[in-house]
Amino acid sequence: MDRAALKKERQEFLLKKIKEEPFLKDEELAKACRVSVSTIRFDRAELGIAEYRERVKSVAENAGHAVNSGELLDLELFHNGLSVLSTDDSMTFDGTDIVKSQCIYAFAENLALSVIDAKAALVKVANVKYKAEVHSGERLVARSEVVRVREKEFIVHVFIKVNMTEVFRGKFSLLIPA
Amino acid sequence: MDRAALKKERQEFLLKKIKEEPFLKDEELAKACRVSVSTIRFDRAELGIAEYRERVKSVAENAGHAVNSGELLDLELFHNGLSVLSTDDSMTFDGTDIVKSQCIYAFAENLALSVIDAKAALVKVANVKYKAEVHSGERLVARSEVVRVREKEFIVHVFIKVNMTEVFRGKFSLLIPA
DNA sequence: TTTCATATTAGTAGCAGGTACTAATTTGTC
DNA sequence: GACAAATTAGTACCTGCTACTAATATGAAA
Repeated sequence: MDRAALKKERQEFLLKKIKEEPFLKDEELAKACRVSVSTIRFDRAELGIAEYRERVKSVAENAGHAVNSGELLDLELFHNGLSVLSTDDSMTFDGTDIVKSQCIYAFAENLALSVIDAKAALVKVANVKYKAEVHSGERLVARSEVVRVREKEFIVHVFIKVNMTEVFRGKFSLLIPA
Repeated sequence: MDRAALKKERQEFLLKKIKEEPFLKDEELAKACRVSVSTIRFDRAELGIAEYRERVKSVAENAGHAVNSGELLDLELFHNGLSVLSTDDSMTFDGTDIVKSQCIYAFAENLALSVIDAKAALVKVANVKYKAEVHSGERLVARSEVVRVREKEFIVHVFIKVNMTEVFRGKFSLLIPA
C-alpha cells in the first residue's frame, strides 16, 4: 500500500467524521482512525482542524443562529422594514450548499413580526413563493411592507433578494394577541 | 452592612449574569462581582452552577435542536407520512410558552419533503394556515398526503393536530431538482 | 472588649485535553 | 541497503478548572 494514499484517505475520513460528530476528543478520533493520538494531532494540524474545546465552543457560539433573525437595518413601525442575513452551512441540506427554504421562511417571518412590533404575534396565514435556489454564503436582503391593517390583523408582504434578484416573496396575515 | 445580605445579592447577580452570558470564566466573573476567584468558585458550588467548560458544552449540545424534524412514525413514499414532535421551550417566543409558527412550519415542511423522498427538494410555493396557538410541551402530530404528481412537481398537504384538534394545515408545491 | 461564627481569600496538588516541540521508529520505494 | 516520508513516543508547558486546607477579615453577640 502507498502510505501517502492511506494518509490522504484517513485525513478525508477525519474531516468527515469531525463534521458529523464535532465533539470527539483526540483519543476517540485516534480509536476511530486506528492510529495513535500523535498522528491525529499531526493530521489536525495539517488540516487546520481546531482542538475539541474550540470546536465545542464554536458550535455553542453559532447556536443562537438557529433563530435566523438577521440584522435589522431599517424599520418604520407598521410601515416597512429592511433586514439582511448571511447564509451559511448550518442552513443547508446536508451535503449540499442549498439553503433550506424553512430558513428563508423563518427569516421572512421574523421580519414580518418585527415590522408590526410584535414579539409574539400569531401568524394566521402565510402564502410564500420561493423563486430561486439560495446557496450557502449568499446574502439575503429582505424588505417588508405592511399592506393592510384591520383591527388587530395585519397583512405584511416580505420580499427577499440575493444580488438584486428576487428569490422569495411572501404574504403573511398576522394577528396581535388580545 | 450585613455581610450575609451582600452575599445573597452577589449570588443573585451571579445567576443573572451567567444566564445572560454563559461563556464567562471564573476570573471574568470575579472581576464582574468584584470579589476573588475563590469566592466565585464558592458561590458556584453553593448555587450548583457548573464550570465554564460544562456550560459551553451544554449550550453546544442543545444547539442542533433547531432542526424540528420530529420522529417519523409511518411513511408510504409518494403517498403519505406521519410524524410527531414534542414542543419545548427552545421553540417559544422568549418569555412566553407560545411556540413560534416558524417551528411548526419547519416541522411541516420536513414531513412534506420526507414523503416525496427528497433530501433536498425545492419548495416552490407554500400556503399555510395556523388555526390555533401551540404551547410548549404539547405534542404535534403531523400527517402528510401527496395529492398530485406532475412531472417533477409534487403537491403535498400537511395537517398538524394537538390533542385531536387541528392547529395547522398547509399545502406545499415541491420540485425535485433536475 | 473580647469572642466567635461566618465570609472571604490564598494556596496547594491534581486532572483533562490539549500545544509545541524533539526524538525515535516504521515502512515503502529507489 | 539507503533514504525520505509517515508514524509514534515522550517531554515540558498551558488553561480552567476540582477538591481540599489554611489563613484572614468582619460583623454581631457575650
